[in-house]
Amino acid sequence: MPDTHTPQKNHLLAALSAEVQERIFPFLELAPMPLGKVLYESGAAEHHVYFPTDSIISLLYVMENGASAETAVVGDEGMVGIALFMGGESTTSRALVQSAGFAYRLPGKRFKDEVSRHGDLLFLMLRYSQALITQMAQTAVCNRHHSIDQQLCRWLLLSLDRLSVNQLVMTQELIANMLGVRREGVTDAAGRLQKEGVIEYHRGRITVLDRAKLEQLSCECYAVVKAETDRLLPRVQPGSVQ
Amino acid sequence: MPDTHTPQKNHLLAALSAEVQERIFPFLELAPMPLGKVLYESGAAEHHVYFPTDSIISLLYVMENGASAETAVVGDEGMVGIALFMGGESTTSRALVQSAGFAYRLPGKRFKDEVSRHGDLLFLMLRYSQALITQMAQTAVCNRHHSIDQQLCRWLLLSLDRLSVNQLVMTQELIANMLGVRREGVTDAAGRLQKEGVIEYHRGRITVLDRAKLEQLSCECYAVVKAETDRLLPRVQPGSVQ
DNA sequence: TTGAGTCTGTACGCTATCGAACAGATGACT
DNA sequence: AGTCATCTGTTCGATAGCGTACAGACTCAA
Repeated sequence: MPDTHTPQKNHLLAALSAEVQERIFPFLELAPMPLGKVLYESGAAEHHVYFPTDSIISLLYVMENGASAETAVVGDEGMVGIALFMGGESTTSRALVQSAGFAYRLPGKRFKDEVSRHGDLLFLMLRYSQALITQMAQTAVCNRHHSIDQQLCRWLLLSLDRLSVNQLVMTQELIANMLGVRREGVTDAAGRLQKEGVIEYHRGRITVLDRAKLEQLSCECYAVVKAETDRLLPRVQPGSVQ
Repeated sequence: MPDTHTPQKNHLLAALSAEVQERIFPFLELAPMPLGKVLYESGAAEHHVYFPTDSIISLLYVMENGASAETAVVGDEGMVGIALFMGGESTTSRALVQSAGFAYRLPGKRFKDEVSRHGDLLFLMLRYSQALITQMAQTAVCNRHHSIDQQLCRWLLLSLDRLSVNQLVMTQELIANMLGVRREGVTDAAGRLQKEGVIEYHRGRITVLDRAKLEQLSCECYAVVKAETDRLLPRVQPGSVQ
């Protein structure tokens, strides 16, 4: 229901000053984000930037043999397409819709123009970029040191934070692709969580029943990323960049 | 031998326009980088930025239990301290000297002033940041999918690219800390490489004998990071930002 | 209602890596 | 020359995750 969408649902857009909002908002286009849609392909020039509202976008790297691993996830707290203002125009990642919903998109050229015109906008983008960097670094650490069980908890929490409901539409196969593990590994881990009463799994629908337990079972990586994101991008009064 | 050091040995400093060089270089201080020195600690404010010449700096995350994993490595192609212009002032990583040498350092405040004054400088920093992001993302992928053998090859190549000689001063214990694996795992992998005649290991000194073979045995991750870094930061005529 | 397709659960052997313990080799220092 | 700390090599059992295979359960559409 696009009617209920407003640009302010995206935290970055909401944080912009009235002046920047006035210049940018007229060019925003509300775009549906169906599950599985590919926004960017590795190495391809990015023509738009995307500000998710209720959708979740995965940044993942696809190896030569087709296996993949998620390096970061983007929801209403962020944006997809930082390569545009970073100057690289493309990245080695694929951006994939992980949870269906909507996002506002803006032509890349206009975005770049506005970034170079407004210091505020640039500084906000930079802080967000740092939060994204933290997430990638932590993903690397997590991939090295933590069990699938812990990583599943982390991943569920990251997704949950970007949704307004406690239910995810997501098959175990897809989660496995994100985490870069086998589907069976996810089945095992999810089975254990279900037995503990933390989640309820039902054919592509996960309902989180006990978020506190989930945080407790997760590795430290979730908390580190959350704390750093909150530090770098505190929720501000809509319409100001604080 | 600091006499032979010039700021231009760092590629980023070399790429700056004459104007920016004139403003910045007087404030650069050549600082020794002894093995094991900690430049930044996780969460602590960063007071200087560092431009390595012949030293190599590891960015690594240290977990609550003390185990660690490297997320990126910085040499003469880059700088340490991007959080300063990103606006976060600190990061969740520790910056540690991985290979002794020198670096030019600049007070953080001055760096920030110059970045805000010169668009060129900012754009260069942004492109470098994107290269760093690529490296972190690829580290995450590599940690998930590749064997210790492959990762050791990748790591040796990344180090080699940042040194002017084909010898690294580095114990297996330290490499293990960087890769986030056991020391014995590194011993095994290095033993195999030695048997193949690719490297020669001798009490904290690794000599690379056959770089081509090393590249062949490495996973794709090294090539991906190298290609993207070269794309984002092509070697330019010293003194221009192209 | 029935069948096809999709999703989840389970089993099995295999391998890489871990954790712990220890032995030998080397180089630095006295 | 002898001592000691450090570095490297090796072993052993334990285990997490992989690859493969397949069965049952659910959904949707014909």
